[in-house]
Formats: sequence, structure tokens, C-alpha cells
Amino acid sequence: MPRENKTRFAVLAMLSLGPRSGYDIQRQIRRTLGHFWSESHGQIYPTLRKLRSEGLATARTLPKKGKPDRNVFSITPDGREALRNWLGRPPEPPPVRNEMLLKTFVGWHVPPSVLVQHVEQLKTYYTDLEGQYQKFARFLKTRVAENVDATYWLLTLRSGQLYIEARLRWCDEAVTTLRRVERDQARAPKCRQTARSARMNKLIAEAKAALPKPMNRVQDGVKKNV
Amino acid sequence: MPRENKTRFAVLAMLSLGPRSGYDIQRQIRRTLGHFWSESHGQIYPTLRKLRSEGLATARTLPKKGKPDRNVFSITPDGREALRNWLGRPPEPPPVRNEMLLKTFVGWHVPPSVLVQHVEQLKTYYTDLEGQYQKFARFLKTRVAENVDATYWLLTLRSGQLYIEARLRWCDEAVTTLRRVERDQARAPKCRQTARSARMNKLIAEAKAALPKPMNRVQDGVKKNV
DNA sequence: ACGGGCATGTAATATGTTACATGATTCA
DNA sequence: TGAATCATGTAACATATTACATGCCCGT
Repeated sequence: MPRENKTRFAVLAMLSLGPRSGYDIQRQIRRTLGHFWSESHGQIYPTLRKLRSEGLATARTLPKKGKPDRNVFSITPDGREALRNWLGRPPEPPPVRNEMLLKTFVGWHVPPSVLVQHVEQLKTYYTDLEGQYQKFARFLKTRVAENVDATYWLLTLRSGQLYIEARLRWCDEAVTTLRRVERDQARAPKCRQTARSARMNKLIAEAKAALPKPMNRVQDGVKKNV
Repeated sequence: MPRENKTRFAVLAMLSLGPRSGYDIQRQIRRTLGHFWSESHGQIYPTLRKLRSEGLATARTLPKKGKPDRNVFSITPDGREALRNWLGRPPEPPPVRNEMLLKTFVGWHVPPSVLVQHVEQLKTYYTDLEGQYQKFARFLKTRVAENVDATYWLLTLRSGQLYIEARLRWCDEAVTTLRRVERDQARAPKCRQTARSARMNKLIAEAKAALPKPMNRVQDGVKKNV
């Protein structure tokens, strides 16, 4: 996964909204970006120190009556420049590691009902989330009139909504398909796993020519073979 | 990102199709799972050694006239059991780190046209991929008749198709929205960045109550607050 | 009174990619 | 002839999470 350190920019993005402490940054990332970005505080504190040493942020220490002092960081003009510069560079595609699909790929090792259960659980999860997104979309839309920039937040939300729609459609299709496979299996003569493995192995070999080629960097349309 | 080591299961999944070398596994993961899973060989070779020491795989060394011996690994009954056991456990949601959306969230720091460019590039990328997926879907469908298990592969492909559809729709909506913002900006009086930052800062504070809560583990429907 | 949020950080550990090392064969 | 693929591994490094350390305040 390491390619370029994105944590820096997530932190700078938060600081661009106003001065904040490490704790504030983590909480706000969780709350506002949590659906498409994550950072742990174990990353944030060292990153803040580095940003400061590079002159992209400054720190002010407010002594507190409690124990730990509160360190409030502010973005500098250089920091803003770095942020804008990053915004101008084409984004890298997100890392892909979808466990549900990995399970699906070798799902024929277990009865279809096993996958159906997972899919149903996903569906419940996404359905709940869909409702929350809708509610929040309504809220944001009321603010666009007085704050056009709310549109950008709305855009990220819209991405989530479309994503969820796609996921839910897949869940429905998958359940239907898996149930059909189950029915067919009940009717047809049982087949040994070793034979099925061999058949899949053959299929993969035959598929070779038709296989779509993943390109893992969008930026250079050149797509070095990966 | 570390939670449970999934590499083991990706490797076991490949081995479940038949004996393979580390090199074969990496190549096949790239080609068949590449669109929703990735592993580097720096992970695969150590994992194979570990699987072997745990009795989930066995190795056979074929001496080669060239230089390096070819180490072919096979899955053991225990390995198959471990795979089935993993298949039975609910999948964890994929890690979320979408750089395009992070850029979108703070996109008001740069002219809308900057984001438009990124979105157009994404669109080109996904459009190309869509064609490849369609072609491959046609191929797979011709094989389902003689190999029902091809259905599982088709399911993962279908997930990708729906995902791409959603992405493409978002791209179109985003371009429309961003162009509208651009037009409005040209007409309206210019506003200082500091004022805009302050407004966004306020919006985030006000949004707090309406914010959807990300749950990062599907399995326990209980969703500990994250 | 006990759990969670507030609050800051470090250290241990896990996970992941890329560079290095080495060299044959194949294809344009 | 030079790049890509075949082929296997190790080591250096980057990145990320969780546990540890410490302690107040607030709500139930």
C-alpha cells in the first residue's frame, strides 16, 4: 500500500479549516471523512510534528489545568500551498482489498447458504447507512444556499450514496444467484470437490486471453503492465 | 489497516485450485483477483513458508536446470479446513482510503476546473474498464453451462460492473455540479479563502448532530462507537 | 463506581511495497 | 540487443494499528 504519504494531506486538509489539536483532527476525520478515509492518532501526532518541522504548520501550546498541555496547530501559507499543489495532482486509485469478493471467488468450497448469510448481513448494514446518508443529504442541502462550498461535501456524500446503491443491487443479485445455484445443486448429482477444483483451474487457464487487465495507476494513461 | 492477516487466505484460495509456486500465485492473483485484491511477492513467499510450517500446505522442490529451484506448494486437508472456516466468518469491510473523495472534500481551495480534470480522467479510466469487463462477462457466461462454479467468478465480476456504473454516474454528476459552481463563482462577488474556511468550519460544527456514523465492523451488528 | 470521552504522546508490533541479488529464456 | 517474463528469495524501508502510560471530568 505505501506509495506516497497521504496522511500528511488528510491532516493538512483538516488544518486548512482552522487551528486544531491532534485530538480534534482525529475526531473530525472520523466524523466527517470516516466513510472514505481513516487515520489513527498513532499516525497523526508524528505527522503533525513533521509538518511543523517542515514549516507547513505552526504549534501553540496552551497550558491546561488538567494534565497534558493542549497543542494547537495552524496551517502556514506554505502548508496551504502544499495542499493546493496536492489537489492539482491526479488522485491515485484506492487500494483494493475486498474480503467479501475474495470469499465469493472461492465460494464454491462451501454451501451457497454460507455466502448468502454474509450478503444478507452486508445488506442490512448498507440499508441502515443509506437512511443515515439520506438524512444528512437533506441537512446539507439546506445549507448550500448560504454556503456554496457545502456543495463539495455534498459531492462526497453523493459518491457514498451511489456506492451504496450499487452494493445493495449486488447484494440482491447475489442472493438470487446463490439461491439458484443451491436449487440446482440439490437436483443435480453431487460432484467431488477435487473435480470442481480441477474444472476451475482449467477455466482460469482458458480465461487468460479474455481477462481484463487491471491498471493500478490512473494518472499515466500509459498503464505500464502490472 | 492490520486487523487479521488476510494474505494467508488469498494464498490458500489460490492453492485450493491446485498446486502452485509462489510466482504462479502472485501472477494469478494479479490476473484474476487483481480488481479487488492485491498481494506482492514480498508477502507471498514468507506466507508460504509459514503455511507450510503450520501444516496447511506442503512443498515439493523441483530442481531446474536454470538457476533457482521451483518450489511447488500444495494445500493440505488442514489447509482446506482453514479456508472453509475463514469462508464461514463474516467478511470485514474493505479499508477506506479514497484520495479522490479526500480531494473533493477540500476541493474549494482550488478552481473547480482542477477537480473536473481529475474526474474526467477517472471517467476515461472506468469507461475503458467497463468495456473489458463486458467482454469478459460474455466469455464467462459461455462457460457457466459446463461449469456452474464459474457463477462465483461471474458474481465478483458483476460486483465490479455495478461499481463502475456507480463511479461513472458520479463522474457525470460531479462534472455537472462543478461546472455549475464555476459559473456561479464567475457571476458572484469573489470571496476570500479565509472567510470560506471559516464558513466550512462552522458548517462542520453545526453538522455534528446530523452526521452519519460510520461503523467499521459489520460482523457485530452491535457497532461499538468508533 | 465505572465506562467513555477528553487529551497527548510513545513503543511494540503487524503489514506492506520496493530494491537488491541473480540469471535463464523469449520475443520484437 | 534490450526489455519482459520467468523465478525465488531477502532486506530495507514505509506505513498503520494497538497497547501502554497517565489522568481529569461527566453522565448513569
